[in-house]
Amino acid sequence: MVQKISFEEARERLMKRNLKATPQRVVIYEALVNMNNHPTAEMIYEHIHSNNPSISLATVYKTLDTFVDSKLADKVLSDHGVTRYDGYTDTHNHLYCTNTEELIDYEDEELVKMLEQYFESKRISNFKIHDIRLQVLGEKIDVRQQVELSK
Amino acid sequence: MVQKISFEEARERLMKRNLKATPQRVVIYEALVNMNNHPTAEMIYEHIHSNNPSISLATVYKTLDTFVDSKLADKVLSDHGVTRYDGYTDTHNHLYCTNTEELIDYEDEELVKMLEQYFESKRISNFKIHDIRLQVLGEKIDVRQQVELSK
DNA sequence: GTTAGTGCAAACGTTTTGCACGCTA
DNA sequence: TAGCGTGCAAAACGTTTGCACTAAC
Repeated sequence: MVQKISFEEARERLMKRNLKATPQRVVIYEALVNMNNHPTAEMIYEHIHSNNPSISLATVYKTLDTFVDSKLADKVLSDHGVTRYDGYTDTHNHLYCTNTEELIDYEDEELVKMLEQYFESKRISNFKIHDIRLQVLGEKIDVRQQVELSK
Repeated sequence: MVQKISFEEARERLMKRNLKATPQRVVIYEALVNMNNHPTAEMIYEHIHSNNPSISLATVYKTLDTFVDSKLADKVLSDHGVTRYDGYTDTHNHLYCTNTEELIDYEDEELVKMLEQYFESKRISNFKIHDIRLQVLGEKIDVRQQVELSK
């Protein structure tokens, strides 16, 4: 599960990956993790802008690229032509709500293992697997709708 | 498996979906299906341009949108900021080669069923599933490389 | 001090738009 | 012939770039 992190914790994680802990990076990483909604670069920029008016959007983009290279973040489902980032890099999958464009972490070790085992047993010829990504597309049903449906 | 289609077959499929069978649409649809490499709009435009110089790129985009709406095509993995289209709409998954950017159809009924059953049994609360998409990221290993590796 | 990171503005590539015209059913 | 589809050029959008400046180690 994702936990909110402090400025200090963000700083430490950057240094652990041998990244210079510039204030910009720390702020951007902290935002990415704490927003916890798979934000776009623009969303992160907006989020930090009032407290950090001098951090440019270009820096947000460059920094997110750096994080992806350093395995501090992943790019995730980019339907709609916008790249979204995930600061939670443990192997997991996503539910994507086609109504709200919400991306919901779907953590299920059983599923991850099932897929790994499946492809191990299949031994696809001529293809070396690096990563298995699964997205479940659908729609979030809120409680009121559920009550409505069960009538 | 994907089979090459004729102009006539393309025409018929459009009409079956209640789409006006304009020459542009027929040509674009025929190209999408017969190219069979999950092309971008631009790739389709290039492919048809010499024989159909008057069909504009904007029309290719609009037409592909129409196909997606009418379930004649799917948008698929759009890493790298370019949308790719798939004219083969039967449920299947993809292998994505991170070296060549090739998208390879991975047809495996067993896998599709396994996933369907898995999520049926899980009954994720508050979420109505429309579609389960799986991409396997990795790299194609060509025969020479394989020989190299097995030495 | 050296190297890597930042901010700016301009450029880029992809996709969408508005509108006049053309063609399909 | 009514209404949808098309072509064009321009605009919009997300993202990247080059470069001079700055700051972290």
